[in-house]
Amino acid sequence: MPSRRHAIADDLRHQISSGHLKAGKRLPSEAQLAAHYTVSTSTLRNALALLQGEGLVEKIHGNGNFVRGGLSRITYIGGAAAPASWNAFCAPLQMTARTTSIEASSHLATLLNVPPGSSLTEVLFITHEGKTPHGMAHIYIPHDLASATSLLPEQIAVRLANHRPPLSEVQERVSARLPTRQEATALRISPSLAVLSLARVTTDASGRVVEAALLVLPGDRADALFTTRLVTEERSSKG
Amino acid sequence: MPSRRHAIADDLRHQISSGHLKAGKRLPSEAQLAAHYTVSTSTLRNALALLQGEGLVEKIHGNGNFVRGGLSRITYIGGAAAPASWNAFCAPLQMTARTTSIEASSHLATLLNVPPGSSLTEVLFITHEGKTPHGMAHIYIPHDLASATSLLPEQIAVRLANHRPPLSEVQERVSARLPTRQEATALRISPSLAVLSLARVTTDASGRVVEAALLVLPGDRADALFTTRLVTEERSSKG
DNA sequence: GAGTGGTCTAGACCACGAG
DNA sequence: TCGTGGTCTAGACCACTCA
Repeated sequence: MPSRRHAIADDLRHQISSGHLKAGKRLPSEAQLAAHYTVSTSTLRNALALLQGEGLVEKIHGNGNFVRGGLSRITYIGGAAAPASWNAFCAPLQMTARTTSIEASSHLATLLNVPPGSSLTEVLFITHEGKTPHGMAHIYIPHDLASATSLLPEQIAVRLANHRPPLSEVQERVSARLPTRQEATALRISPSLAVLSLARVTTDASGRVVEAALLVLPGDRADALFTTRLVTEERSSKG
Repeated sequence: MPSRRHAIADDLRHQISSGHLKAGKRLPSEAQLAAHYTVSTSTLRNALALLQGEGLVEKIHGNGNFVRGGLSRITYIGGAAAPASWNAFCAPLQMTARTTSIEASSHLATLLNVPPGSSLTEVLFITHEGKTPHGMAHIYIPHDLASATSLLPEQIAVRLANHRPPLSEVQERVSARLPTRQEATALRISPSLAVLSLARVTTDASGRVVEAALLVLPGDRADALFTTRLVTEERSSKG
């Protein structure tokens, strides 16, 4: 038994995929659509919510519902490249950054394995493709490893690459959840659209955490790729 | 300006975390809660939807809303252990499995790098903790590498470990999305709760894909962990 | 200011689950 | 059967965007 909203969502989905509704175009207003399908506005909004959850439609308050499309996929590359992996995450994109000094909350203290209240440098990045936000990153670095001046990701990567005890391990924890209200606003996505959340901790040979990064990527167009080469019995140093 | 539903959700969330509402207990009916907060049932339901999205509350149609809790977290271990990594994913859990023979659809053909229409063996697992489903896995193996008889994950792992050209690479693609209606039903989660979706492709030294696995894990209690040891002398110049 | 989406209401009717 | 949640309605009022 397909409910009313699913039937409407299916119809609109077809119109989008068949090209009757083109990417970037504004849909008729919700009132007009509700009249066209002879449903109440609430029902129609529920139908649109399904399409938002799939990332097919973007709502803009006070303006309209727009067909999304043509957005390039974001692929976060995990693993060896990770500490410097601003690769696809911020490759051809604009970016805004903000650097502040904070004290470690208990959560951050655990993550970075430092005493609560330690001085940390926090860097917040938001990367954009055109006007569309593509991702958010909070980076935390022990204060003595970061200058107080503003840090760009390339600078962080260089610092890490030249770190005295060489880096030894990168641990990445990936989870799926709904965005917080702030994240939904910052990424301009619907609160009902899942985000991919990555927590990356980089450790040097002495066991010290030199960087923790919390990344949030919109689920409709982002994924993370991890490639593992399996060593047989022969030690191959090929990269 | 917190909206009404957020205020209600916050209040209920507090009551849950503070122990006034205990795990497994049924909440008052939606009508009673609506009366208590002096809001309409729709608004109250919206508040509950927020908690469902966080995995704090489980709705059961015709029965009530229940506080979830005490569910153990699922950690999928990626990387080297992956091909055999039924570790935590199905470790102390019950499991149901179903094996069928299918022909490769275009999507699967791409994933497995075989001609469309090739014979594949499909294995569907659902793992449970008690009555609660914990994860779904679709595994696809070229038909000539799998016997037609039913396969359990341990058997698959053994087969892969003894594969003639040794395994050389595991590639895992992780994404976050909302579940399909079938997935939501099978995992007994709300359609508004994000799932973690993993596509794992295992390749042997000859470049042949020997296994593809599509895993779906509930976002509220699952995450994936990837640990990468960095080789010292090798310094990747840039991303 | 005109038009858009956002929130909320009060209530009807349907579908499911347990006794 | 009865109480639960699920879907939907018709409409009020608020908040935002853009001309």
